[in-house]
Amino acid sequence: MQILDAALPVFVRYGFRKTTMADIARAAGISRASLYLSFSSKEDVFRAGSARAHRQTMVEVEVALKGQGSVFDRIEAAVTTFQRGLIVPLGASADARELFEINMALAADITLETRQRFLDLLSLALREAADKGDINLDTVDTEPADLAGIILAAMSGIKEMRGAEPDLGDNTRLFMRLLRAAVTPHTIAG
Amino acid sequence: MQILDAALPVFVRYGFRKTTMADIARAAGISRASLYLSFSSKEDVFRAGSARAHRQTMVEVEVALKGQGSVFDRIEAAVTTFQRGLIVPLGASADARELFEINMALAADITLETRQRFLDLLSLALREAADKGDINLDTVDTEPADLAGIILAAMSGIKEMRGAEPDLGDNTRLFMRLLRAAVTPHTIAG
DNA sequence: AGACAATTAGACACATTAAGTCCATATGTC
DNA sequence: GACATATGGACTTAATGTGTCTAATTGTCT
Repeated sequence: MQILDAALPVFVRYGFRKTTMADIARAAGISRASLYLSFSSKEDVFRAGSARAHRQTMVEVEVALKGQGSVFDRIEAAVTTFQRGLIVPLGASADARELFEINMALAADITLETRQRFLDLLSLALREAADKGDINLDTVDTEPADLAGIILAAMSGIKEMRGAEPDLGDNTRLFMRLLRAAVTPHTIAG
Repeated sequence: MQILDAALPVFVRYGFRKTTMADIARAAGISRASLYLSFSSKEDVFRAGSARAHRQTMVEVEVALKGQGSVFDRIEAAVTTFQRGLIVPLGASADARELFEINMALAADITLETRQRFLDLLSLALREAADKGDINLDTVDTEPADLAGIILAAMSGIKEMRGAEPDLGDNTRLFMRLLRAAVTPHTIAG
């Protein structure tokens, strides 16, 4: 939907409150009257926009997880894709907090569903890798689902760490190296 | 004035219309009531902010013009300083057009005065260089003031050229090379 | 041409928000 | 305790935004 593609940058730029239906219509190149033919309210536009962004990003995430390379490479690619699609755009806004809260107020279901689906996909990838012996979860004595949960939790924490020197990508890559070192099959020396 | 330092980024971010006195007060870390003790209206804040930015930038421009290097180096430094102080910040805003128009509506005098002063400073630098023989204006058969005018005109035109590939800095440097080549003392071969 | 659907400008009633003013009350500072 | 400065909050008025509706416009199809 071209309207949503036009609307999201407007929300990111001005925040939810300062964005008007006139702003969105102008950005989409249509009249305000037409905008109301497609969406019943500003909330409606936002919800649909959020849903679209989540859907779209998850498609890309699945592609990344089915791509080439080791489990680590694929998970890192998936995580990066997820961040690029849903975290970075909001983080770039000065109204990041407002947008996050509005999103939770208007599209919590979509957001939580997406998070769960991402969790499931990561779990699956880890389980398959464990079954094939590519990684060894015994070292950390855990289940794939729990490890996937930790990955998401770390991402979430890293996301909140705005202001510190290293950026999102650096922290994410560092965490991935940790993960890689921890579950790569190996024996304790000695 | 710390209030103006806080206010300008807010105007740049939201544009004039969407910026409220509450936004400015919050950014400045004071109450709305206090803000009205210093400024009588939003227009007043903007005018004062524009004046401050212009004054401040011109001080830096004068420093650049009195610095080290050839006339070209100093003029290029001055032009870059001018752009960094007054052009780039506005250009970074999605509401650049609105801000420019508001500025002309509320602070045209300051803006035009500054432009004139910049013109005078450039003229003076060029005249001194011509007198010392560092540059030769006979080649282009012109007066320092006219040449300074062309420099400003080119800057103005380059500024408007948003969207094209090369950025502000690249175009500015290219123009400076042109200028340098044109008035550096030389004889026609042959 | 004339029927058709899609889009629009514009006006509208209503609700919300911002501007600008005011004051009683803090919060220091001398 | 007097003085200056800053503040939350209330208030009026003006401006702006929302959501709805209609008559007019536009382009398309036949």
